[in-house]
Amino acid sequence: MIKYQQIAAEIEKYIEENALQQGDKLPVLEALMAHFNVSKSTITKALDLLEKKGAVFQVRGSGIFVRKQKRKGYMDLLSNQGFKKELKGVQITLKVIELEVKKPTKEAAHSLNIGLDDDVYYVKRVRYMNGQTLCLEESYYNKSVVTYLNKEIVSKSIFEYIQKGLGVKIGFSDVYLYAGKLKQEEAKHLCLDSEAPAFYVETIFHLTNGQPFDFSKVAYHYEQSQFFVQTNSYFSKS
Amino acid sequence: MIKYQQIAAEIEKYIEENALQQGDKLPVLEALMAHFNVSKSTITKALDLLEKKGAVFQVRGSGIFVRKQKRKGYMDLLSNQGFKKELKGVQITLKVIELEVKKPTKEAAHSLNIGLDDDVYYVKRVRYMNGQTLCLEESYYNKSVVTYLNKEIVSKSIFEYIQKGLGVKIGFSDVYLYAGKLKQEEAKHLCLDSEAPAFYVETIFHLTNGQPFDFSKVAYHYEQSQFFVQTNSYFSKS
DNA sequence: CAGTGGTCTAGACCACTAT
DNA sequence: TAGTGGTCTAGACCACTGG
Repeated sequence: MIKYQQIAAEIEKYIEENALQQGDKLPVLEALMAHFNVSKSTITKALDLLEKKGAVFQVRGSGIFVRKQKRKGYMDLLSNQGFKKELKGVQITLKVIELEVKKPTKEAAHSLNIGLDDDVYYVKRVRYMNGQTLCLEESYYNKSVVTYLNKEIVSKSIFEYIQKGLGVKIGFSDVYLYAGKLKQEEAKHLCLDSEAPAFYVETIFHLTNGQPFDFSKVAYHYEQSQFFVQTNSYFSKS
Repeated sequence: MIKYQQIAAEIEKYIEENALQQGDKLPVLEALMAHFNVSKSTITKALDLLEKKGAVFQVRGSGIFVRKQKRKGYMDLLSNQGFKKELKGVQITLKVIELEVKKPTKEAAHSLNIGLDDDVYYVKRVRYMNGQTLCLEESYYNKSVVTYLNKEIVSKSIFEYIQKGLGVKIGFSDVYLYAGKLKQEEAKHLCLDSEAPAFYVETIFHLTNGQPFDFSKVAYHYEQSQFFVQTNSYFSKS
């Protein structure tokens, strides 16, 4: 891991270990430069990363402060690469409903930038949170990128396998969100009535080189789904 | 506007005017440095800003490429500061239902970091998109920050007034998302049945110095609400 | 006005991609 | 291995906050 990421990680650890709260002040830049023995830009880069992640905010002329969202039990929409980030003390389990190589739907083909005749891995799974149904997920993986999947892999974290097992490097993703009424088939898997509200999340995952490789559509149980995002103003420093 | 923001804006304009598509290559760093006559880090800073905004992605060893999400008609969750970003050809109008100074609810007080006896401006509005009901919004503004509001201001963009009229500088915000069933009162305003699905967005807006000044809760008509977010991997460059 | 963060430079060197 | 982006430095100077 490179310097500025290392420093960012250490600052985060420092915040965690000292249980700092929103608004608590961190040491000034000069102190951080001295402590880590690096130049100003490196510290700045580390802090920019933390700011992007929503861990701190910087105020010119004043200082560097800890940022923490107020609510517990919400899933971070942006800590992607795998969908569920461990919430403390929450047990996530998986049931695989379907796994097969097939031709993509029109929507999937379009999202993945492939032809209707190209192969995809289709995976359908239900996720449980502490035994409760949490969501139903359908994913389409471009088979020319994700060359192999089996039932065992798919029972665990697909993304971990893709990255570590296949050496695929994940870049960015486009996320689409909306609410709607559950379809009968979905309702069955989520143990809800048809027509019940659902929180839908569709995501197109891309490699670092921009190629889309995974299109997934997730219907969340409306009573279990709470998300948060931390935003920064793009032009706040102007 | 400072240099790197100016450059970012020009590059964005260039992408727009030449109608570049996802994956199209931009000039290499050296060319950009020469063209804008600035140092490498300044160009890099501009590109990092654009990357954060989801307008480009950079690939080491390869180049700088345009990034564009595929779907039209979705609202960007993160282009905040005012909620509705103009979607092309879409007319957004407003109806003010309530505007008064009062004491905050417990939830609002907690979100705004104030006491139950402090004053807030409470604003309740319905938004229409092309005449269709879009959402019902309730906002609580810390009165010691947003010192004055009236019916006329509230009929237009409150955020524009806050920034330009009051000189308040907006920093970051925490956004909470979930789906649920509409309450009767909400359903009435949205012209939907009670129990219909709703997409809820609650946001705590902060000043640049970290002080929360606006807590707002918005219920979106589920047939009109489609959002997107573009994410970047925090550690993709490692 | 002292303290603190932000911008910008010029240049050395590193790491990844594509051919 | 040539081409291209990423990291890091040392230092000058700028801009905002808060007493």
